[in-house]
Amino acid sequence: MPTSARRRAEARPDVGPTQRARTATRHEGELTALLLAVSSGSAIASLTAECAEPLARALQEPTITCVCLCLEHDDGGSQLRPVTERRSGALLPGHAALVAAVVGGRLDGVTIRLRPDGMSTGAVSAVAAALLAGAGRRVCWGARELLLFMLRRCGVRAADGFRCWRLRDLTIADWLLEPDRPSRQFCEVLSELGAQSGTAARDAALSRQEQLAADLRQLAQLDTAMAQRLRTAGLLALFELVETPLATVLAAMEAHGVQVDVARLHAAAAACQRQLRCLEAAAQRAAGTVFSLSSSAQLRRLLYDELRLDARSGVSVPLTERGLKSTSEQALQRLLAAHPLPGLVIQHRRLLKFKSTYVEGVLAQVRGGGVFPQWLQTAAATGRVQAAAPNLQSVPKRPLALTTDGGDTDDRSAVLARSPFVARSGHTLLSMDFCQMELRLLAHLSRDACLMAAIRDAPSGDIFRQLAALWTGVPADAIDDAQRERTKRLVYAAMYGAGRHRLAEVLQCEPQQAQRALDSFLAQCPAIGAFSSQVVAECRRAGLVSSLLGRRRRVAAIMSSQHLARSQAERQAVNFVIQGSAADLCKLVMVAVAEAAPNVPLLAQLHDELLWEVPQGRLGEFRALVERQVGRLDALLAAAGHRQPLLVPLPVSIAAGVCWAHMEPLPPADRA
DNA sequence: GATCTGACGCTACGG
DNA sequence: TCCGTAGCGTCA
Repeated sequence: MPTSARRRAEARPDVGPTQRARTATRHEGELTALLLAVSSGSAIASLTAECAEPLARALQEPTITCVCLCLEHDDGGSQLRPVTERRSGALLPGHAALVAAVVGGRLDGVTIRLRPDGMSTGAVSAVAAALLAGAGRRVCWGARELLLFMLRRCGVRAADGFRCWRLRDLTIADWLLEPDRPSRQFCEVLSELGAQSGTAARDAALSRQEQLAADLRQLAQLDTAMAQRLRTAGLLALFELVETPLATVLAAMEAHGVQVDVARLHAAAAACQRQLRCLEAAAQRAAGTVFSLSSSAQLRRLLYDELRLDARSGVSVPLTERGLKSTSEQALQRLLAAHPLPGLVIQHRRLLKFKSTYVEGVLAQVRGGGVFPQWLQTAAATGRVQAAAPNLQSVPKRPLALTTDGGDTDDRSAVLARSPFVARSGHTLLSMDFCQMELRLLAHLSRDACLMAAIRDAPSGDIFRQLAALWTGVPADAIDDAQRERTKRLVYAAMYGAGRHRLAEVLQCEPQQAQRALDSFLAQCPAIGAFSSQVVAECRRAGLVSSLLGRRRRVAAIMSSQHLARSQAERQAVNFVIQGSAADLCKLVMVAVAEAAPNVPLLAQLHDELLWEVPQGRLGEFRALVERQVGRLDALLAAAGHRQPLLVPLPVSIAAGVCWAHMEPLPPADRA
């Protein structure tokens, strides 16, 4: 049937029953022919439009136990056996086709290739949807790429998938087992399991097609082995109930992208360029020589060898890791009084970073009026999601602070890095922020009475002011912003085991004073110290630490005889428990909201903050939905295997706006 | 002589 | 001698 006629037939729901039966019978015949052609088991059947319908039906048969999926690259390699080595910066091969191997049922042993080009979109999406959801496990190696191919090329919709796709990505399983290890190839993991088939001689005798079909079968076996390992490690629920559905949420996020105001970016680039030239000229005048402002080596020579600013003004500057005098902002701050140059360098650096990363860096990634950041699930050992190209998680929240001259006021948009990111027309951005998530988790995990009291007495969320009040004996509303900020820094630094020198730096005071503050903090909240010791002791015993949902990280250096390595490992261990648990909670909410409101796209995850794009008429309704899901966090935790309810509330703040730089808090729903 | 690469220093983000 | 990241520019 010609494609156009076929599309017409599909679009007409009122075809008579007799005709439908006749067509179906003919198609079943075509499927049978296809299956016969590949009955040898090692061949791959290229799917034709005629087979699509019966195949999609056959894939729903309950006797199917497993479908293994993988992308075939256009260079002949595949996700399971890449041909070109992946190096940073190198172009990845394109994707040519989806290949699926079926285990069990009538299609047992069959391997099918789906090429979306040259087939009607209806046929492609029907098969693709059936491949993603149906009876039996769905297993793959690299869900992100696979799902993006499905979403972008095969016409499947993420909204249909949040509740029913469960693509078991074994790269995620491998990462969960060993989150610090660099990601591995399929073949490496396979050979670790002692896969018998891995003999090079036999592999070499196989054609590429046969190899791919064989690899897909190995994938099914690997899934069984990995599931066993995950179960033993207590990671199976996290894998199946959190990370697996999350992969779909992240892929949908990447496919959807974020709209960008390109004109605003261009204007900002020009404004930055002008300002940079001024700073450069001023710096060269001040230095009395021509040099590259962005070269730390040149700057080091100039500041410390030629101008000798540190020696002349009698200040000591911090050293770099390799023992050279640093030119970091912290070092330059100390030289401000001695010479105009350091101040100019600071301004120049800030502006250059802003322009190259957040203006031109973003501009270079714009495709069709938007950016499509990658959301990487297995990049961080703590379980956090990571973003790249562009990294929306590092776009500054605060305006760029330039103190040189007044600057014209219409350059103001140029200094807000989030202002080019906007909602699509007819939509509004809605953000949800957990309030002091890690601090509250520390309170929960340590059950520290002092911390929990501060949280209980600060329902508005300003715990740091409350804590400062508690310690000083001054009423909370008499604590000024500086004191609050000091408390916040003290708490976070102390939480993760900062020494008195580091803390002195953070608080900008003398080490002795820092030590006193630290001692008094730990004395007020003794359970925090006890919690840290308990984490460290448990880590020494088991060699690893775990988060709320059982996410784990091995910390080998905890047993090191070297004090430096060991104490670093101890801090890492404590940090992981809290950061990893925070990641667990945020992921739970991401998945729950996606399942409850599949048609509202999530745009970004900024660790403790989520950003959605909501149709304007649905703002109130969606906001209530988000709050409802956050409100049932205990139930979500329980469903994922953590029975104990949280001992502290986890409030969120919600804001909305058309532009990411200008989000206005939404008043609580009951007053809206 | 023009690229390419990895290590380094620095600055953003999140807690 | 708080933790975890991405990304840019320089330099050998």
